[in-house]
This record gives sequence, C-alpha cells and structure tokens, in this order.
Amino acid sequence: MLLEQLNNMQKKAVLQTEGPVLILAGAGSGKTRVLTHRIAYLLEEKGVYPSQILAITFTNKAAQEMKDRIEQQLGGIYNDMWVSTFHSTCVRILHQDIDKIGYNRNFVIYDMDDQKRLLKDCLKQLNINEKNFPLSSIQREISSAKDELISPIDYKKQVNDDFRKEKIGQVYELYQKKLKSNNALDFDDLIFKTVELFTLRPEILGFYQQRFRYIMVDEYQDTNTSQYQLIRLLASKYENLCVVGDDDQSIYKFRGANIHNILDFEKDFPNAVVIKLEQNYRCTQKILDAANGVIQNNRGRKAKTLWTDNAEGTSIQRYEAQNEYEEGEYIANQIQKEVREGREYKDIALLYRTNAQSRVLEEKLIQSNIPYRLYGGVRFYERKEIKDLIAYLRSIANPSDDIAVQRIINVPKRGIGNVTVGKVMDIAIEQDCDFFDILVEAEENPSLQRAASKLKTFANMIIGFQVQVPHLSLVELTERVLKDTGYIAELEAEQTEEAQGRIDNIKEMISKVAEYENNAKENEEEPTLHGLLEEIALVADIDNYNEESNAVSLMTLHSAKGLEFPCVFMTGLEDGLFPSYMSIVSGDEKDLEEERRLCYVGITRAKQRLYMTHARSRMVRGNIQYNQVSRFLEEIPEELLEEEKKEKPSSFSPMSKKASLYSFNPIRRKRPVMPIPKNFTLDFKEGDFVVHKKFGKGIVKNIQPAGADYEVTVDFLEKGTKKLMAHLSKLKKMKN
DNA sequence: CCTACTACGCTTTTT
DNA sequence: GCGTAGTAGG
Repeated sequence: MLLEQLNNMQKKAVLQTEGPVLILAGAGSGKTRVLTHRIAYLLEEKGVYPSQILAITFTNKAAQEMKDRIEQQLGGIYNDMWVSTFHSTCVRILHQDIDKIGYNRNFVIYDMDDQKRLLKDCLKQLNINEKNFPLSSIQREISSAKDELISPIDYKKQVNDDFRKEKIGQVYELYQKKLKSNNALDFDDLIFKTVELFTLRPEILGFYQQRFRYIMVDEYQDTNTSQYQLIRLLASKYENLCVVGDDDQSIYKFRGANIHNILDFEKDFPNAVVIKLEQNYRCTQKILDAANGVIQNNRGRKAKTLWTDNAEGTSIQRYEAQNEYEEGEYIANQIQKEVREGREYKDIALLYRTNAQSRVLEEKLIQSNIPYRLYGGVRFYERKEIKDLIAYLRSIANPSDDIAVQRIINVPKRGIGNVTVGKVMDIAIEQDCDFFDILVEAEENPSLQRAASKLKTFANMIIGFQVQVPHLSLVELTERVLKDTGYIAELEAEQTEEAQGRIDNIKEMISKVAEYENNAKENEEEPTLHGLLEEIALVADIDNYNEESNAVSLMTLHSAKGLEFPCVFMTGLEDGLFPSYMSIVSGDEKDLEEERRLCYVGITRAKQRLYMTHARSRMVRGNIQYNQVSRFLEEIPEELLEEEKKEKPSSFSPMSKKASLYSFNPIRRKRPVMPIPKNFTLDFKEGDFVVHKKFGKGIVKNIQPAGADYEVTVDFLEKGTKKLMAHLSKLKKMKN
C-alpha cells in the first residue's frame, strides 16, 4: 500500500488532505516523496479527479519529475492534472483569458535582456540619462514593484516628491505601455497580470477556484507577494491548500521572496495544521551537524530540530589554497582520487557563490580530463546567435514585437544602421504604431528616402516567412530563416573557431525545435510557433540537468537547491565572496542571514562527502583580493572538520606556475578591495554616537574584536539595533 | 553608414 | 578581465 514506506509524520502529511496545511520540511526530509504520495493518495483513495489538482513547483524539472513519479506509482497518465511552475501556470491561464483585460492572447514573453532593451528605449523617449539611472537598477526597481503588485499608477502615488522615484514612475508607466503595444509580458507580469485578471474578472477566478479543489505549493519559503496573492485567491474557496517549505532554505529575497509568507502561514490560515518533517534521510550525521552548526546562528527561525539515523560518516574536508588556481587543482585532484576509489563523476558537484568562479574550475577540470556539465552562467538561450534566431522567429510570430524586430533588422548586415533605426523609432512613436508598420510603408515616408528600399526589402522578407508558416514544419521554417537571411552563410564565411561554435549552437537549437515538435505530437497537441517560443522563454537552466550523463556538475549554490549529490565541493568559502561583499557591507544582519541559509542549503546537498575550500587570494574583476576565510566555515564545530595537508609548492603543475605569475603581475587597482589596515583602531567607544551611510545616526552599545576588524553593536535612532563590522561598514564617529 | 578602436563599469544569486 | 557603449575615420 501507498503509505508503507513513510514515517509517521510523513503519513500524517499525506493523510491531512482537507483544509490548510503547512508542512515544514527540513532539508532531505523526503518532502518530494510526501508530495507525490499525497497526490497519489488524493487520486487513488479520495477519488479526486486529476483536473482538480494544482501543484506548483519551483522548476519545470521538479514538475516533470513529480508528474513522472505519480504516473509511475499509479500506472496512469494524468494530463489534466496541473503540475508546473508559477510562471507556466500563469501563462496557461493567461493564454486562455488575457484578452478579457485588454491584451492579445498570443503574447510573447520578454526575458531580462529584452526588458533592458525596452527600458533603454523608454529612457531615450523620456530624455532620462542612463548615467544617473542605470538600466539594471531601474529594472530591479520595477521588478520589485511588480512582485509587490504595485502598478505604475500605485507607484506614482507613493512617490512623495522623491525625484528619483518620480522618474522611475514615469519609466515604469511608459515601459508597461510599450510592453502592451509590443504584445509582450515580462516575467513578473505573468504573475501580476494573472492576479489582475482574477481581481477584475471574478467569474474567471471562480472557474479556477471551482476547478482546483486541492492546491499544493512546494518551496513555499521562496514565494513573493504576488505569488502569495495568487495562491490565496485560488485557494480561498475550498482552502485545501498545502504548502511545503523550509524557512532555513529561503534564498531568494533578492527576487522578492517574502519569508513571512511561510513564517505567518498560521496567522493567515488560523485553522492550519502544521506538520514538521524533522528526520533527515539524506546526509551523514557529521554533515548534518555541520549544517546545524551554521544555521543555528540565524535568528527568527521556526523551531525545528533536524536529526538523522544515518551513519556518522567521514569528517568534512577543509582546504586552504593559495589562490583560485590552486583551489581548482586541489579539487581536480580530489575528484580523481574519489573516482579511483569508486565514485562516479555524476555523483560529484562543485558549488560556488557566483557564476564567474566556474571559469577557473572548468579550466582545471579540462586539464585533468574530468568530464563536467555546467549549469547557469551564460545560458544557452541567452547566447547571441540563439537570441538572434529566436528574434527572427518572434518577429515572424508577432511583428508587434519591436524589440525582436530591432534586434535583427541589421543582423546580418544589410546596411540599415543606427541612424535609420532611430528615425523609424521616432516615426513609430509619433504615429503610435508598430515599428514594423513603418518599415512596410517606408517608401511613403519622405524622411526615410535613402534607406526606404532596404527597409522595405527587410519587411518583405519577414512577411514572406509569415506566409510560409502554415506550410512548413517548425524545423523547416527555422532552417529557411537561417538560409534565406544569410545568417549561416555569414558565420561559415568567417572560418573561425568561434564562428564554428556558434554554428554548433544553432544546430543544437534546431534539434531543440525538433524535440519540441515531437513532444507536442506525442501529447497530441499541435506544435505552434507561439508554443515553441513560450517554452523557450520559460526554461530554466537547471531544467536541463541530466543525471544520466556521467559528468561532474558545476553550478551556483542557488541552482543546487532541491538537488542532492553523494559528494559535494563547496568552493570559494571566503568572506567577501561567500558571504558576499554586498551582504557584509550592507550592515543588515538579515542579508547575512540569507547568505547563511544559502550555506545551509549548500552543506545539505551532500549525502556522504563534503569538501569546503577557500583561497587566500583570488582575482576578482581584474583585481587581486585577499580574503579571510568565510565566517560560515568558522561556524562549523572544529571536531567535524579535517584540514587537508597542503601540497608543497614544488609539486605545483606547470599551469599553476603560470597562474602564480599572473598574481605577481602589477595590475593597477582602481579601488583597493576593502583592505583592513594593519593597526586599524576605532576612534569611538561604547556610548559614542556614530553615523552609517544607510542607517543614519546611532549609539554604540558594544564593541567586540573580530580579526583585524571590530564587530560593533549600534542602536540606530531610526533603524533599530544592528551588528556591524566597523571598518567594512565605514562607521564614523559623530562630531558633537 | 560601417568598422575599428578606446573607455568604462561592472557581478551576487534567477523564474 | 570582459563585454559593451561611444567615438573617429573611411
């Protein structure tokens, strides 16, 4: 029977099908198993129809896996059951009904790059200088507004003659207008517009409320306000809402995740049943102890004690390298050793804080002939050649997509330069129509005279493709585009290794298109250009994670969430890198706590063996940084760690000699990287008033020496009590 | 209008 | 160190 393989708490979680349920699932406590069993139980024992179930997961891969497992368990196919990510779920709903709130149902989805380009156009049109308003910060600001369900109108209301906000409000408003006229939605809109649809059209909400009698949300600790609202709306009729999460694994605050969604679940649903899964089945005792040692330094957690029956296991290997190259060599050597002792490559993962760290690691793995797969970094769909190709497909599917049309209007070169594009843009704005419309009528526009024929030729080519769409398969269409535009020919003519790489990527893209067509046919759906573009827009890199291929996995700590590996290397454990420089200087303990949770996530990915490495020096953005060992590593109880003896410099491989040469290269530093002066002393004492850039004035409560720096507790007048590093946070004594 | 060169700024983390 | 934006010359 279904429940046999479960422990008591897991059983309880499966059987508690009615009403709101909060499952606090510690790392490795079998929550995926609980979720799949719960769904199986609903279907099998409770007679619930598959169509009445909505399960939200964090990645497409997790969704697919869950669905597969259920189908395997019950031996059926459940196409009516919705198991998908927030974003995919919303796309599906919007596809059906977004026309009810004035959008076109065949919308396209803009990624971050598209957003930036569109924002750039907005700034230009509003005469706002990019120097004073960097695109990335505006993008962040608008994105967080959307996460909080703040519309441009609401945003402008709360400006309160803050000049910066006033400008951003204008940009936000124009940005939304342009998105709409381009028939596009960005990531955040997917959720926002669904909530808007449900709010404005209660009958549509009613339909889905009625349909989804049982709702489950995984990784609930990482939901943001808009996602929370969405779930609340959907669940408010039957309240059969089961959320699963772990407050200790909340690592997406920067993306708007609101940890209070999980901390306050019982307040929002007073009759909620809370179930804790505290037995860890994944890690050895020592790894779990290390994880607990780190996470216990966080405040404001839900009470929870993770324990395990598993063996004690081996100590955690700690290693200090001279620099990042030596770190990579050590790791490569250890991997080879592990493999000699019977470990498989695919059972090993290298985790790091920032994508930039992967390069050196890759280099060393290649030198040692170790097969690896890289997740994240420059994603496949973000490569120039792939984005160009997609932009063609998007222009064909939706000529209102100004961003796509502008991207490829001169790729390959057709003699249509920036000046011409600028003119066309101005005319389009003036006439309030699509960029593409101006191209079609270029000859009628006197100011375009010289370029008119070129523009017209381009427009005709796109229209030509559009005409062919019904008669060609998607693969055929893609190939025709590559051929007729001369894109492939141009790359082939280059005769460089780089160009060949791009051609290979394009070939891979074609096989992905073929894959999409086949999948669609298998599911008895009509493959469409829109469907293809939608799928492309929503894939995460980690969705391509493949446990079959026997290779070491390289990924960020964020990407590793939800995965597990017998052997894990956590790399770059240095203050300033992990925890990140930003989280240290912000002076806000909460930022540091988020980093600590990330560390907790990393440690608990390991089942049997955990290595933690750091380097004394490291090149970051062309500067050499000397970082202290990560405070998180120091938080692990000494007796769990084993320090690896350092290799003698004489045993360095030739490569590392070259590497150390680099280190002696006198590279000019633009700005010293937070060096702490040798005899750094404080010019204030307890009871003095100090000033902080972000927190303002405060009174010093306590001073503790911490390495070369001091940890200072300050009671800020407006922001409350904070613990700060005196030097890093640039605390200044106030003159009275 | 295109290409080649220089200067600058930037990186956490991602659906 | 890298990629991109901005500038000058053809």
